[in-house]
Amino acid sequence: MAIGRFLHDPMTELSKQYNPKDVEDRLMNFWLDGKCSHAEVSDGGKPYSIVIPPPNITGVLHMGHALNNTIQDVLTRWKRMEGMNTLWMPGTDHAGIATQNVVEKKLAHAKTSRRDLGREKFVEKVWEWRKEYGSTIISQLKRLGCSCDWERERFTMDEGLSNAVGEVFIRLYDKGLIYRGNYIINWCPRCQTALSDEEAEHRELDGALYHIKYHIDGSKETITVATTRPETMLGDVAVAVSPKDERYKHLVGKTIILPILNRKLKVIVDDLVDPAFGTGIVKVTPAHDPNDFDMGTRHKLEPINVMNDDGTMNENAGEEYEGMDRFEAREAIVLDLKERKLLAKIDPHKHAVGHCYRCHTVVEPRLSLQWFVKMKPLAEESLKAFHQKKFQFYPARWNKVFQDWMENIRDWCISRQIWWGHRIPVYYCDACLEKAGAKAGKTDGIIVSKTKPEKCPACGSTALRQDEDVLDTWFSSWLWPFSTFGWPAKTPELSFYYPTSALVTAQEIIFFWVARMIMAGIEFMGDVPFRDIYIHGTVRDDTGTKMSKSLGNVIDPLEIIEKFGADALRFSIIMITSQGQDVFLSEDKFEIGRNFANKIWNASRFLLMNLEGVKDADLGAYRNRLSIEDRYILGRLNAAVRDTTRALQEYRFNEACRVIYDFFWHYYCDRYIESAKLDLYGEDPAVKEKTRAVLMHVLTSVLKLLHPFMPYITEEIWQKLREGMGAAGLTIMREPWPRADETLIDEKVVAQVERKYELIRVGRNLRTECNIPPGVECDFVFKISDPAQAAFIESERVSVVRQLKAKRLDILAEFTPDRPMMSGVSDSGTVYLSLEGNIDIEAEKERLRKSMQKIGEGIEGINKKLTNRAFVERAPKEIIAREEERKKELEEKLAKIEKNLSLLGA
RNA sequence: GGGCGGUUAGCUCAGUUGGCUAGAGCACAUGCCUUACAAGCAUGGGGUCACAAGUUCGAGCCUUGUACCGCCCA
Repeated sequence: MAIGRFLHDPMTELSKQYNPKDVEDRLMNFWLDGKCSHAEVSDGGKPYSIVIPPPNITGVLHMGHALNNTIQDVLTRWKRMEGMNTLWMPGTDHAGIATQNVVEKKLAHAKTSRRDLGREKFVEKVWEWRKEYGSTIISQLKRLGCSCDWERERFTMDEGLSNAVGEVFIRLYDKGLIYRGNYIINWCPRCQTALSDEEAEHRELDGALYHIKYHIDGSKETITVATTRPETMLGDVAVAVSPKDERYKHLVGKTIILPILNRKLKVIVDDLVDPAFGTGIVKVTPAHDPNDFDMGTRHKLEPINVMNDDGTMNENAGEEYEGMDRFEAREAIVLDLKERKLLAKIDPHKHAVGHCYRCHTVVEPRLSLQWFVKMKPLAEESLKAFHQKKFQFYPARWNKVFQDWMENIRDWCISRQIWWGHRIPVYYCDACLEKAGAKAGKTDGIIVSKTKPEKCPACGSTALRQDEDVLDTWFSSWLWPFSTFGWPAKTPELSFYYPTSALVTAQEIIFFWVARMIMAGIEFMGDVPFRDIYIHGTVRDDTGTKMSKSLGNVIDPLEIIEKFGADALRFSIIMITSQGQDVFLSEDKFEIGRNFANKIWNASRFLLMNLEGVKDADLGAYRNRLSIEDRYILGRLNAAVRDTTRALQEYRFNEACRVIYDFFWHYYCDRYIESAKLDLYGEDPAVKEKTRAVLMHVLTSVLKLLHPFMPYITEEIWQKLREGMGAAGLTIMREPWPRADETLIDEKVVAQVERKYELIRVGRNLRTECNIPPGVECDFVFKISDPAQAAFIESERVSVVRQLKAKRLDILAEFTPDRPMMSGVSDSGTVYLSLEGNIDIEAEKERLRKSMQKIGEGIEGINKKLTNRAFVERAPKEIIAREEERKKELEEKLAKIEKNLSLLGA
């Protein structure tokens, strides 16, 4: 019989090991060709939408992306199977600075530069680059298995999205929320552009606090100021003290002489000065420090800029230092001061220094004319929505982080001095500017328009020039949840899919992106852009360091896909990431997923070998013929369905994986399949058919539960099963999500079968203790006093015998061994192993004593509780009953072991 | 300086409104190529849940404090 089965078995040609390479590309193409993940408004149903956090076109897939996009795909595939009209919007952003850097590097190789090419040619070059390399990450997302709606892919520099950017700029400008002004911004001397506050990453550095002596004019006396950046002293225009500081009251009204340049400085009094910092006197450099800028404005001081764009000192720094790099200048000035005996001391000092988030150069705070968005009014609306609970962070702790940032929000510097990006839609009329002269108001000579105006509406001049700067990339990303649906046009997509259902992203990007999208959504759409915001952890290496290319500690997801398969990557990374916690990753972790995939493969292979006669995976007709074992596995299955679904609803992805893993491996494979073999190899065709149906029902259910996590292997097997059953092989992607049938969860049956397995475990343990080789059959006696339990085990005799490799099994209500025998107790009875020949009596006694001791400890613990009057009086009844029940069981167990011990002749 | 996480078996981590005899994977030990699977099967050893105090009948879980590690913001 077995032979016949193997002959026309569809799976005999399949390997014993799952090989993802045979499957993944083929299935991705199948999905792509079939547009399986495409959604249309006209499909109807309830909308479920997610917009991808657009990866940047210079990017290659890293583990952070892998985690982020796997989570989104899990949600997408799950909701799609739940029957919702599900859209996952993919796309990329143009990454202004990063992309420009990449192309400039390329140009440098070719011994040319963007300046040589000129703006227009350079931008053309970048478009060429984007055409050639810009979709790398998109194809990598496909390899990962992402079921985005690929027909709808968007790019932040698309015509439509660019139009949205222009529209937004104009609307905000007209509302007075965009302004241009001279303020301290973060300047990256390497990228030669302004950065927003969020783009300046603060890192703690071991610096120094330099104490410098300044002379009081017309006196031998000096005062001492403390600074971390001595080179900026060349731009000092005053010194400041705190109004509360009694020590320096006498300085007010005096003039101070700036060393080296001998500039005359006023002494100002300002609340911003912290008397406890350094000496309590600070230098004031309004062009190079935000606090000093504020003080300068308050006290009407004229700022002096002492640096060039590239971080070298300019002519204001004096002949000696002009042209010198800022850090060289720092050393030179310190040396100079030392020679002049004006350096009081240098203290080591830790302080946070801003670094460019793209190139990690130390950022220079610098006075500069830039465009800003006034954020307060936008933030206030968001906070309103926040308090109305219109959106929710998961895990909830991020709500507070969001709130804090919103409440302390600062204006957003949106202009960048680069060429790649959306050029600021502002035109200047020089004629008008000139006419207005120094009195020019904020709007004089400024025309804001998406396209170049023919002439100045004020004076009719045609000599108009566009602002040279481009907008921050985030100025297009913050519109992503609606610009991708065609805004400002009122498209059907926009009204159907907006607001989106969930946003999945990393914590690093909450301020950059999430918060700004919320503000933009409320401002331009009148509603928040998403309801749920799931924040996942950061992927780190196994020492807890953030993965980065420069550190060389990255694990490349594509290599992992090569080696373990995309499913293994996905499953493993989800499994080891608990909600919102950072992930410590090492390569061996991916074995979890690979091994699990292999297990699924082999269990399915086994089923395919035994498919005969199974038409579908529906239990239907068999429901009234189920064995206890069937009811057990169906109970477990439906509990697993229930728990998986609940975990997904709560964004507890690792929990969902764990539930499926445990169910499939430990209950379905280890227990049910093993016991089902009896039926499959047995003689009763009706039983065979029924068991096959249950096997198939459970497997297909698990495949569906697992599909969001492991799309490839589940699709592959599902199609093979459908084929094997002679059914059409569409795609598992569109199969309905399993629903838990609570009527099939029978806790009593589950507990009963668990007791059976406990007896088997005890029996196997005896075999192991006696070193009985697996091939040797031996005799067991089960002493079970409860008649119902005994009857049940009797009905399961064949199964028990098989799993114990028993030659003979006696199930008795009473039994007293007539000679020394190995024994072990379970909750439902005692297991004796009957051996030919002698057993090691001393060893067996020792073993029993040890287990008695353990049980004794358990009883002691319970006694402590039960003899505690407070416990008995105050604990809930069911808890006390449970403890009493437990105590009884343990005592019975103990008595049994004790008896067995005495039988050995203690 | 402010805020937020983390500290549970040798390693990596679960543990969802306090009721566990604290779990998993890997690693370890022993024995198995048992016709789905050695990427596997069976059995087993291993933990004063960072420390201290408190609340409670009862704390890995709640409160307060301490230590160390990490992140964010000034």
